[in-house]
Amino acid sequence: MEERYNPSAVEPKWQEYWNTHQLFKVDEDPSREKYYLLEMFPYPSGKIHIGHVRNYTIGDVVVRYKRMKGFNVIHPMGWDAFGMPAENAAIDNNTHPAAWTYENIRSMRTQLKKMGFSYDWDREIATCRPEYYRWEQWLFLKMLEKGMAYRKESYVNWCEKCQTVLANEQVEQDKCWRCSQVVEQKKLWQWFFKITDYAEDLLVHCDQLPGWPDKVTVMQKNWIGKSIGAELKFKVDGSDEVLNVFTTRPDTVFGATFMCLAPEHPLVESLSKGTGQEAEVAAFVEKVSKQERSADGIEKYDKEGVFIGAHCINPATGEKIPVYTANFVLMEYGTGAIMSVPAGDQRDFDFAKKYGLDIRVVVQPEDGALDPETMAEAYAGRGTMVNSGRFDGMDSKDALEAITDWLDSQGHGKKAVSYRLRDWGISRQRYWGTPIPVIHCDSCGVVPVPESDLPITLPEDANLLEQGGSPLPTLDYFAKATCPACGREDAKRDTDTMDTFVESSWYYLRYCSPRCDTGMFDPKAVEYWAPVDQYIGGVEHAVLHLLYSRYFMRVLNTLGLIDFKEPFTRLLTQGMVCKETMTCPEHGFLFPEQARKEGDGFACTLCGSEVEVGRVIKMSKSKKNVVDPNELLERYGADVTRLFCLFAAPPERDLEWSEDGVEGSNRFVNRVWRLAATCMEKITDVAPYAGPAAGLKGKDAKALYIKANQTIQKVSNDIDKSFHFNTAISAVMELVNAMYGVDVETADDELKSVLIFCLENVLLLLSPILPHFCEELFERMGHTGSILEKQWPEFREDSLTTDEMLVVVQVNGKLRSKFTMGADEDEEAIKAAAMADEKIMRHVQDKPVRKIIVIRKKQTLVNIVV
RNA sequence: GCCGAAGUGGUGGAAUUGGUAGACACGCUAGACUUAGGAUCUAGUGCCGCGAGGCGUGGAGGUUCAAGUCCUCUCUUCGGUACCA
Repeated sequence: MEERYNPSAVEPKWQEYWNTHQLFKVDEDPSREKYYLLEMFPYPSGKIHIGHVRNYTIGDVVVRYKRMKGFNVIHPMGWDAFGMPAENAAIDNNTHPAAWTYENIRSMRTQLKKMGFSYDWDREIATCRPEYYRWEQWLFLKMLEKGMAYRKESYVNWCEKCQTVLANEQVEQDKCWRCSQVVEQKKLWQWFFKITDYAEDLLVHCDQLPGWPDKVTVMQKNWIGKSIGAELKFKVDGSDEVLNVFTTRPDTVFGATFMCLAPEHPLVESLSKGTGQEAEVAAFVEKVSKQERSADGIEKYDKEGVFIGAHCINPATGEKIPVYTANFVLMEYGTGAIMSVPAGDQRDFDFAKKYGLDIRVVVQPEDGALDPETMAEAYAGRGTMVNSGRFDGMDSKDALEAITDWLDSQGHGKKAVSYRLRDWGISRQRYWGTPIPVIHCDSCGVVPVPESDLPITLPEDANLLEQGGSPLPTLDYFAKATCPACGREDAKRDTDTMDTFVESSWYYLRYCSPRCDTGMFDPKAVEYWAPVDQYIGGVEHAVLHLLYSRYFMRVLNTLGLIDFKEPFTRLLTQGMVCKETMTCPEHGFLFPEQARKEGDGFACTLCGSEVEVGRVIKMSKSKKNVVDPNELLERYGADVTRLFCLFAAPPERDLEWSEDGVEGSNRFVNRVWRLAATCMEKITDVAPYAGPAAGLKGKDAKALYIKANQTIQKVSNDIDKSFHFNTAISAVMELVNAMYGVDVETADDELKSVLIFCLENVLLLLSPILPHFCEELFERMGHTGSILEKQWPEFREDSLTTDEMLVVVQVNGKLRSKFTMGADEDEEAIKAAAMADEKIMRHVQDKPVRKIIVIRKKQTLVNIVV
């Protein structure tokens, strides 16, 4: 037998074997229990990187384990193929997004195959294919029909110089990334999905996802952000108009001394008309329209506003209060208007100080009295009501309800719920995406494309505009259309495409019947396979992708297409693989291989400039801090690479990439190889031992046998329950180390039969992690067929413990001594033995013993308190 | 800013429900075998101390017979923040 494991011979051999025997191909089989494991599909950015390898290795191990446990496992792979990087690459490399994408898919598929991942490649999909996105267009039409999709005006980042819309990622410090022009906000008509209709349902079911990490459901709950309060009506003074405000603190309504409207609020213009404030208001609205209008964006600007010249009536006090428009009020939240209580809200307080507005304290904290003249900041806590008419003296907590009820009885408002979640804007002014299937007609307005005209195919030969703009509006053969309703020939096709999150919100259903051409999926296939039993992917998707997917399943459920609502039963959020960025002053971000070591730092291989080493952040193609696994693959093979990725850290943990330690994985693999070689050479005609540990006479044989059973238990648990492959691997390493402790030359037949038992189990336990390697050794040991078709090993309940126990003795909580004794000794005997221990006697001396605590768990612990 | 995580030797990490801190590796040191070593094997390796012993899980307090683990405060780093995917 060769001295070392030779991956370049063994790995292709088994990949070929799996392929020709179609071992990963699956079909519906109602007689077997199904298991759907899915890793988040990759964006075809060019090459797979170590982060992908980590993600897919984790999934592959579980898949192979579940298969050996007898499940009918579906494990598909595909490509999230639409998106912005293809457009950028097309501009940079003078190619076409489609050509670039398909080429990337080809090379990444080859890499994945070399890793030995057990995908059913017959189910592969790419979201940029018309066969896929036609069903997305179909669903869009259904949603439009049901009112789940609608159009409204909304802001985008706009570069005037490039005449193009910019993604947030393309805005660097408020400037365009291509030309450094200051980015503006531009209002466009865009399509939205009404995800807010499902806010409550999405929220409630967060608590019914036991297979999800709490951190993810917590983030989703906070994202949805339900708040309970009241919607109050403020009459405009001298007008029939009413301003509705949502507040979570109706108890403070007596302290509302002014009101603020979002600059986009429809009443801002009309109320200011003819008041003398008109021009100032218009100028302010214009100014704010250039600012970023999002919850995050508004933090960047000083809080400011202008009086709009109108007053409204505080429904609680009957007083006239001034109405302002302010840049920190967003139209998207609540009603776009807020009642301002400067004594109770810091932003209102700052605003009141700035513009000299009244501050009235309505909630007094228990300790000391607030005085509007002297208070330095708002008090948002609870307390006793003051200056609140009949509610004075009441606890603010009780007043919240009482004041709401009172205002309700007067017709001034009612209890209300508000969510932070906003509707999902899906229009993108981009080329490389799914065309939105509607036509705009001057006579008929927005007209849906007839179903029979689907798919609306994206022209794949269009050239990107130099500044990154979409060519679709310029292509007459695409953009010009005949109105399906009235036949007018000068209608225009919608030239926006959909957000790529739309594709990734339902692809896992498509895998169930990837070639289905009668619908999004074959209902029978989805009934058998869906939902996904185990989903695995980066924690960075905790909110958006996972929430959109949950929303989409609710939409399909409402449309009667599926009978479930939650797409992913169990979720594993994998930590990110991180690496420092490298930036060259000439060439921007550099790939690691474009920087060479020079002195203490790095130099650019393109121009020799000194490279700035940046922070350690998640690997991403746009930052170029990605590690190509090819070098590892060539040097060590797929199995060692897989082992190393798993052994480096538990899956949920972030990992700063370093190849230190890969030698250790390689060493271990060869250690097992040599161990197998020795056993095969020296042990012949001995069957593996299969009885209870008690049936073994030799002490070494018994100890090794127990160790093996413990290892089977630990590895099974680690894979199945916690996905802690790093500890599963170290457990096998321990067993292998113990096997190395046996001298095969002098071993008797009993010990040899235990050794063979150990070896076979080591290979079975490692086979999900090192599939090629274990197949090869298993075959050499004389087994036929694939190890994949073998049963996962079971441990013997009666062979897990030895008859000796370790006793650990502490004095005042500090470890002082340890010894072993018979496992069945009683507590008194343990105490006596501890007190009789020489080291313990030295520490106790003649101090009085107050207490002796004996704990019998994993090990036995005695704590003597003196 | 807001939401969510993470922090343990020189390094990656281990440690059910509070119960031997540092498993398993990497690296390093010494030795063996070898023409050679980026092969293999053996031994050692948290820090301070000659030693008895003391100190140690980002920092500061606290609860407990006992705290990496629980509580309070705090620092740093990472992820998300709705048009990167």
